[in-house]
Amino acid sequence: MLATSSQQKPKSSAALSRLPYPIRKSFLRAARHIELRAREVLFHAGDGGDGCYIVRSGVVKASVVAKDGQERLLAVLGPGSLIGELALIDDEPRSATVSALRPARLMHLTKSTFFRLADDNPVIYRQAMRLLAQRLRGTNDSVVAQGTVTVVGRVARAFNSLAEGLGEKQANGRIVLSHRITQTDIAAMAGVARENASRAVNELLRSGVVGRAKGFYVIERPAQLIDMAEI
Amino acid sequence: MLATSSQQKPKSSAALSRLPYPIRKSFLRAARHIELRAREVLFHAGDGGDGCYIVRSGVVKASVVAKDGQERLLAVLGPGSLIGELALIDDEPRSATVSALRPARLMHLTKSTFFRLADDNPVIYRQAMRLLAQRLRGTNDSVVAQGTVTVVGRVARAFNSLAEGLGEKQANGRIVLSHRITQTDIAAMAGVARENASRAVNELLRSGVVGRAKGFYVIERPAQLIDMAEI
DNA sequence: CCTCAACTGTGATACAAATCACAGAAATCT
DNA sequence: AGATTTCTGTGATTTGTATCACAGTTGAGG
Repeated sequence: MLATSSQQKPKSSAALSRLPYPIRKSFLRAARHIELRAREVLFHAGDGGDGCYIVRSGVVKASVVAKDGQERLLAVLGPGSLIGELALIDDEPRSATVSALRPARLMHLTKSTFFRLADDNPVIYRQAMRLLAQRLRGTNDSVVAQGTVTVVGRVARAFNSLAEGLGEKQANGRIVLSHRITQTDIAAMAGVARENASRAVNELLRSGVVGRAKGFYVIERPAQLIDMAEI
Repeated sequence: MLATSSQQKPKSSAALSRLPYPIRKSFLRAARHIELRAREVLFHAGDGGDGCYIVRSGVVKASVVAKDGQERLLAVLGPGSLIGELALIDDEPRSATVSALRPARLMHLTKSTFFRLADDNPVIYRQAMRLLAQRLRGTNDSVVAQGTVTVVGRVARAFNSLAEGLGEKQANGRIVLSHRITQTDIAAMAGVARENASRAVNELLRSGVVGRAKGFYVIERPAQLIDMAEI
C-alpha cells in the first residue's frame, strides 16, 4: 500500500517509501496496527507518548487550538503520511492533536523500535533527518507567507497542503483531493475567517485553477496554484 | 567558548554543547574557520552549498525576502548557534540568507565531514534530529501565533526569539540582548509594520517586562514575556 | 565636536480582513 | 421521505494593522 500506486502523487511525507526494501520490511514487522473510528482522537496536544504513526488508510488531521479557542489545522493527511514523529525524537509532549476525519488504519512504531532499527541502519537516520528538514522548510515558508500573502494566496497554500497530504495525481496532471473538505477546514488551514475562505475558494473555482468533481475538490492547474501560493 | 560560560543562557541551538567531549573535539578539528565583516553575506537564499556553520563569536541574522520585497527576519543568532543545517541534510538550496550584523567568526563543517563523523557516532544523528525537532516545534508555534496573536504578542515572540539567539542570562534572572537591535529588526521578526512595532515595544517598556540598559534591550521578566507570546 | 544619516514616536487616514447577520443549499439521521 | 443539522454564499459593519506624513532623537563617521 504505502504510497506506491501509480495514481498517487509521490509525497515527501511518504515516510518509508524511500527506504531499502529489507528495512521497510523490518518496520512493518515491528509495527503494531491501530484502527480509528471517524472523529476518534489518536492523541491530544500536551499528551506524553513515545512512538510515531504511519497512516495506512483513511484520513486524519493534525490541529492545535489557540488560547482564544480557535482551531488551526496544520495538515490533513492520507495514506503514507508520518505523524507524531516529534515526540518520538525529543521526548517532549505531543505538539498537536491528531484525530481521524474518517475511519483510518495506522501502524504504530515505538521509540525503542525506531532507534534500535536506526542504530543498525544509519540510512534511516538520514532519511528521518531529511524528512524533518523538508518539513522545516515548509513551516518556514508558512511563517513568511502568513505575514506577506493575501487571503487568496493563503487559501491556495491550504490547497497545496491538502494535495500534499491526500492528493491523488491523475494521468492528466490534475490532483483529486479524495476526501470531502469543508470551507471551515480550509479556513482553519489558511488561518482566515470561514466567510473569507468561502470568497477565496469561489475565486479559485471561477478562475478554473481549482474545480469540483462529485463533492471532491480537484486541483486543475497545480503549477498555477503553487505559483499563487509562492511567497 | 561554545556557549558554556555561566553567564550565558543554555540554548537549544547551542549545537555541539550536548555532545560528548571527544566528539566535540573531532568536530572542532575537522572544521574550517571563517571570518565575516559586518554586513558581509555568508550565503544567499537559493544558493547551492553543502555544509553548515556554527557561530563562534559575533552576531548574524537569517532572513528571507518575500516576493513583494519586504524582508522577514527569521532569527538573530549569537555564539553557539548552528546555521545552514537544512542544506546540509537535504541538498536543497539555502532556504534563507545569512549575513553578519557585526564582525563574526564562524566554523564551517562540510557535509561529508558531518556524515562521516555521524556514521561513526549515531549520537550525533540523534542530537541533530533533536535539534530539528525543536526547531519544528518552534516554527509550528509561529505559524499558529501569526494567525491568532495580536501585535504586542508577536513582538513579545520576537523578543523571545532574540533571547534564544543572543541572550545572556544574568545572575538576577534578567536576560540581556547583547547587540543593538533596531525597531526595524523587531518589526521584521514579528512580521508587523515598523510603526506598530514601535508602539508595541513601548508598551512592553512601559509595563516593565522589557527594559533598556546602555542601548541594549533587557528582558526583565522572562516568564511574563513568554506568557505574552503564548499561543 | 559637528554633521548627516539612521532610527524613533505619534497622529491621521486607508484598507484588508474579521465579524455580524441571515437566507438558501446540501448532507445526515431516523 | 421528512426533519435536523451542518455547510455555503453574500451583503453590511467593525476593527486591527498598514500606510502616510513628518518632527524629534540618536549615534556613527569625518
